[in-house]
Amino acid sequence: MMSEETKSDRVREQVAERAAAPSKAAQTRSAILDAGRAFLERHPFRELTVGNLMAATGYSRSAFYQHFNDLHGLMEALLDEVKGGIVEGAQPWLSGDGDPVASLQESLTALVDVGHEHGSILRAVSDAAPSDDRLEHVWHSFLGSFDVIVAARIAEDQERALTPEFDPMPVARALNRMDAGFLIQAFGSVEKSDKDDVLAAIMRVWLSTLYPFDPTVSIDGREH
Amino acid sequence: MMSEETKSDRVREQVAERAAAPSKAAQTRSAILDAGRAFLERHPFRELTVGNLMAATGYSRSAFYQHFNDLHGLMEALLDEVKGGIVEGAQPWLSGDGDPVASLQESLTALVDVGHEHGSILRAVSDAAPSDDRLEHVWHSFLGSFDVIVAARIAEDQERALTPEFDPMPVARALNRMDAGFLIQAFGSVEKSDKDDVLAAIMRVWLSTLYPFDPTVSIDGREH
DNA sequence: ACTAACTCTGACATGATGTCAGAAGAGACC
DNA sequence: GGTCTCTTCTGACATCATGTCAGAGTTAGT
Repeated sequence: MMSEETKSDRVREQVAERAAAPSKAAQTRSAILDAGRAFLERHPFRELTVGNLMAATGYSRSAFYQHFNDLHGLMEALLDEVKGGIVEGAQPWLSGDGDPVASLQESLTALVDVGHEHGSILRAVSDAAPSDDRLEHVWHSFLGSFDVIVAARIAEDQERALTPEFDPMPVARALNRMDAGFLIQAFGSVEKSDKDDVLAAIMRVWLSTLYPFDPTVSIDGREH
Repeated sequence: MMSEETKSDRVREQVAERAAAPSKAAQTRSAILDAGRAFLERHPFRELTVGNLMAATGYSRSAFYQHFNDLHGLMEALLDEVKGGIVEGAQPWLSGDGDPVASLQESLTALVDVGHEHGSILRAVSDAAPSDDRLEHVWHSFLGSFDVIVAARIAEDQERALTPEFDPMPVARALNRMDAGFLIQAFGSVEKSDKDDVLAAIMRVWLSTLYPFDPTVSIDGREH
């Protein structure tokens, strides 16, 4: 989960036996992260520059490079903060215990919550990713890891005949891109969509795709 | 559909009464577009630079600016080339005539075909968009226009009780983000996914979401 | 108070961008 | 074929953000 390596990180490792808690470094690092979060709450990533970021912290521009390799390194760190919440929220369904439908609903609710809370970060990361090799790899790996475990989870329910037969991997990919794209579109900018609408839509698609037999899911056709 | 304005465009308008077909301009413009397409077939947008692009054409770097405002302008032009095909391919279902399920299958097939053919362009545009105000607006408007017409189309079939009742707009958004994200992921880089797998997955999600009652769609649960 | 490591800073080199004035080229007209 | 005019291309330039580096300032241990 740790992401970046920084000069001072490497140096500190070399001398690691010594002092264990060099507080000042972590302190300004946090200040930078805070400034980044604040900035991205109101502006798109393309307007973020090392200059204006550090202006907001009171430190010099070059101080930035003691804590991050570049702006994409900063984004990687911000993403790490969010990753955990997403993985955790997805557990109910992914773990495979309990009622599939109910636990999927639970997981999707958690996912939408995280998206709603950290929308600007997710948007910024996905905006920043295409301009950097490394960040792009991190971001795609993150999404890709979900593809694998979602596909596995689908396969389970196919064995139990709860889910129709189909190649799980491409469907998992499709559903995951939907989540990412839709959440970022809905919660990525200043005017966020209504959380319940988003949840309802995502839930409908997942449920009708994976559990079309389930009577809870079904799908009142308004007449007949 | 016309996108960019270029110095020579504006100039040409001012002097428009005069000569009507100055061929040389359009010719080198095409050469640049060709070089761009070729480059993006093999490299990500972030590696595209006015310098290396024009090196491939044999013209000077500054010649580029007679034909496009910047690299994002080039991307806008490349996108315009693809837009038409997508809109056209989507017609069968969007028009609302004929069997909904069959025409949706037709439209999705066409969409996947376009995605497969122009994957690298779509990927490049979506990569380039976040770093430019204008291109981002064009790209999001493009996607957004589909949200509107897809939502309208869904509403129609809800009136005919072919589709379950739900708020069409968010579901349309979700499905469209899925298409965009999944197609770009599948066909955006050098190693493309299998076209049929992609089509099967997209089709399954759309059909189970929109036409869960249809017996054609259903959804063999492999046993019982 | 002294030393050593840690942290920050100003100055610099680099690389891509977009502009501009003028050179080269192409076509029309005599 | 020569000249004129408009079009297209080019080299040189200014700008801007980046990332590096050597050294100044700061902190803490002894």
